[in-house]
Amino acid sequence: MRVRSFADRIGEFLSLTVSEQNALAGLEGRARSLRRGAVLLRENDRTADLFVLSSGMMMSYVLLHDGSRQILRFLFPGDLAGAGALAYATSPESVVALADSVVCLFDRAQVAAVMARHPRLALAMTAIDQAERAAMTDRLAGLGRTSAQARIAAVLLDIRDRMRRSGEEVERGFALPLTQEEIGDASGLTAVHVNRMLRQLEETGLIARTGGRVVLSDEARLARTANYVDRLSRVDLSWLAPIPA
Amino acid sequence: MRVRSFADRIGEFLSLTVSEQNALAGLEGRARSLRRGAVLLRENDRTADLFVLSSGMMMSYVLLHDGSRQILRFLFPGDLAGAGALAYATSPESVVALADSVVCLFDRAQVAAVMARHPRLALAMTAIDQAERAAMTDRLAGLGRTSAQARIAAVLLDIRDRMRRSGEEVERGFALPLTQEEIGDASGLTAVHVNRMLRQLEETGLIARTGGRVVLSDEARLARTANYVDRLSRVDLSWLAPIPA
DNA sequence: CGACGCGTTGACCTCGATCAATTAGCGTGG
DNA sequence: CCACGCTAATTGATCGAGGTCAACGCGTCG
Repeated sequence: MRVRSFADRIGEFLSLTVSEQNALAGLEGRARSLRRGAVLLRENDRTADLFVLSSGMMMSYVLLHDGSRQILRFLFPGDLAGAGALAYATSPESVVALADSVVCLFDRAQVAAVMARHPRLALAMTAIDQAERAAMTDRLAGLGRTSAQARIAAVLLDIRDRMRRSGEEVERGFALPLTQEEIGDASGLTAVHVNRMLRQLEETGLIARTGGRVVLSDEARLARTANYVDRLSRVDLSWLAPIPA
Repeated sequence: MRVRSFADRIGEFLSLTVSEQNALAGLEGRARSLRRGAVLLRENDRTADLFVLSSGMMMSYVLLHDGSRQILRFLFPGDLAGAGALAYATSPESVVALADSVVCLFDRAQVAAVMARHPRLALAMTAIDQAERAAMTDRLAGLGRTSAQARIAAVLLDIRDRMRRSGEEVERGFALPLTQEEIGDASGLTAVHVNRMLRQLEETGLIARTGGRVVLSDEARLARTANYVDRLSRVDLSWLAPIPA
């Protein structure tokens, strides 16, 4: 099982000083295990904690008044979540485990202390946040302006890239850890229509499926139809590099 | 015309020390005026600047391959934008003026310096960012899961609240500074359908229109149909308060 | 005056939702 | 090993929200 710390994640974008590494390591206390399906955080729960997913897979979502669900984000090892606690007393979103998972919790005051002592880390966190923001705007544009096929393609590419980033071997396909209903709730579609679109992607030769596994057969075309960009991989913090003490 | 500095905005959430006020004031150099319709930033432009809108109104958006546009955010005095520069060498979105506007530009290195010297300001910025993120997730849920009526209602409420926050008098209605096409591009609808939905909201008594002015006649019902929450007004930084030096 | 942008309205069509079975997979208990 | 029950995937038939296309009114500006 893949395990990634927050330091690993930030280290992808910035080479860390020893002191910075220690500061991040200091955050990694209070681990908590969750079974598949377990709820870590419920919308409107009072909370003062942020957390990093160390292993497994989770998702965050909101529920609307009519009971429908919008999945906001899938979480993979190394991802930070619950950052809403920095601005709100109660959580703006729910978070549940999609697979057996382990998270590391830390109080927002700890985060604040680390940010105060290590400005570069604060900036790196901000930058990663900006990347997530950009990914979210892509999703916004997807929901507002693209076809069902394109949205499904985008979900597949996103999952694949995040799995790869978290260390999975995905080149020869991967086991989609989502039900079609979940794919639908992420892309604003019905489970039934998700099914049809997957079939269509398959018939067009863009993907192949066997059992629960998916292979992205024609990645280029898939990315084009989905308007897809891997935002995390484009982060460029080189302008920050000169600062290390 | 309403003018707001970045210090004014942060001051809404946190009472600032003199030193913090000075630091923020130091950022406010390099003003730039823009005529209605002027483009401040184009997607993929190389940029290293962030900016605060001091007066006027702007919007940010992305264009898809087929030429359609998704409006991401409307900007009002006091709003920070261009934060993508903290993570990317080129802008992930375009920004144009919807009304004659004035912006204050500052290089990301200046921002980094202020954040390093004033950790509380860094946290306040992060918190405001989280509020914007929450607002964006609301929009995501809106586009993915709500009806055309609800989306239009959400746009109206959002604009109204942001105008009010920036100091406009909106209690007895306000002049909608958007074309129906723009409302459509923000809500993932066609200009034609926006027109129909506005009429429908009018006929149902939720809003009233005279000339370009809009009155939100039945705010409660409007907010309920739109699933609307004013995210900025719920920000709670009281946990940060104890820290000031 | 004419061109243009925006709002408005009608006719028609399509994509994706909804409703309704049916099938496949899988863990459980006998 | 098999029957059962549950969940997810699949497929067909039909419906409707919202898109598309087209026309027209109206105000502004050159």
